[in-house]
Amino acid sequence: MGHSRAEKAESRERILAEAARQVRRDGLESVGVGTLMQSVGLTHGGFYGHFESRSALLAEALERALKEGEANAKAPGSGRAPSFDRAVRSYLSRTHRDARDSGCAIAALACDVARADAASREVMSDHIEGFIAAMSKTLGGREDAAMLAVSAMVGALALSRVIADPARSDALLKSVRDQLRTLENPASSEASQSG
Amino acid sequence: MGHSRAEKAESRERILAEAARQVRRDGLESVGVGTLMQSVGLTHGGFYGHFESRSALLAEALERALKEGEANAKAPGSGRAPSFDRAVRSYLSRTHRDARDSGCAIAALACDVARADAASREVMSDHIEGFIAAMSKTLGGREDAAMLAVSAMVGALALSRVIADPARSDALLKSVRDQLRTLENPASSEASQSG
DNA sequence: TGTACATCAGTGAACGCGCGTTCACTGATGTAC
DNA sequence: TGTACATCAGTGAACGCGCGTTCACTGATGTAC
Repeated sequence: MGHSRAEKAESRERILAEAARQVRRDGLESVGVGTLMQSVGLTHGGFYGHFESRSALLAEALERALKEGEANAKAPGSGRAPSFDRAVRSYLSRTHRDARDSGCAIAALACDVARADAASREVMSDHIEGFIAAMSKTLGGREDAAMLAVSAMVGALALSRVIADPARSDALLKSVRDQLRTLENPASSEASQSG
Repeated sequence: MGHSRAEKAESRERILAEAARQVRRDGLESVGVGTLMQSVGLTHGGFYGHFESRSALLAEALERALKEGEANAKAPGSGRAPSFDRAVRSYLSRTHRDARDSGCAIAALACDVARADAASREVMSDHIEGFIAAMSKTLGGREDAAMLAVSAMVGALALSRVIADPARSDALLKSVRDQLRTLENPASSEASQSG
């Protein structure tokens, strides 16, 4: 209800943050102007004082969601770039699986963006490449291993969110976690973990 | 325009098949009754002679899409169960990437179904388990290896459909393909392919 | 410091539009005699 | 085989509803004197 300029900036920020959350929770197309504004404590009419259109908001919200998801992936390790092992463990955790609205936007929205316009695809492409590059760094520059790791991480997280049986979902996360870890030391064994 | 009973069954079949395609191409929520009937050569009013409601159709279309995607994965090998190597090669091919509307529905719709109702999640869960079981068989029963393979396949395919640069998209497919192949013979080396 | 005015963040009614759904109707199909 | 009638697949106008967007308005903020 504030009317000052500072409060307007805060409103815009709250709208965008909420949109970035809703986008990851319910999909790109699910965000509606009315409910979005309501969930931020404003009325729908005010929306157009902040954004040119719904689709302009969606473009910004996608970027925001991607950046937030990335920040969350880096934060747990306190330092800027966590180790490979730490990154895998935190990415393929039950916590991450159950926190769709604050987690990795690549895993949450890859299917949607695959069908979206070129601009959205490019925005997400950059983040995918960033993710691969970051993992590659933790693997001594082995980009191929990083591509496999990123694919398996994104895939396993997405699948774990579909699988209805919680025990099986947990099992998938654990299995992929354990096997990816062996990527870090290519010398060590590979065929000796099961269950 | 036919009016016989046999033609009614054909109409229903055409509606469902088209819906299964649209669902994979544009997402679960994108299918509209009007455009769907139009693309099948009928008018929207007739829809309710075939399905109780739009959401009843969507449930059937999801199942159909999952079954078709599975059938397509098995068909290329002519025999019923292709080898691990063949399955990986065909799944992570450019052809598959570019044929969203006839390819694997798990990769096309995992994000959407993760947000859908419990019934949809269970339907897709069964197909994920079936996929894991099939791959496990080709790997001598190593379920862990199958889980990693399926996660990486689904993830890589989904990511390859996002990545805007065709060369990079191809490179991701190839890299994951090559590395997964080493899963088949755990004895053989693992750290010697790049590019 | 206090008053008068302009600005502008947010409100809420109204709009056009597309969508899912309904329903009276049409005319071909299939059946009974 | 031919005629008369019932059935029913498909048509298209109409409906209610929700959504994105617009706009005249309100009242707090910020500014000029």
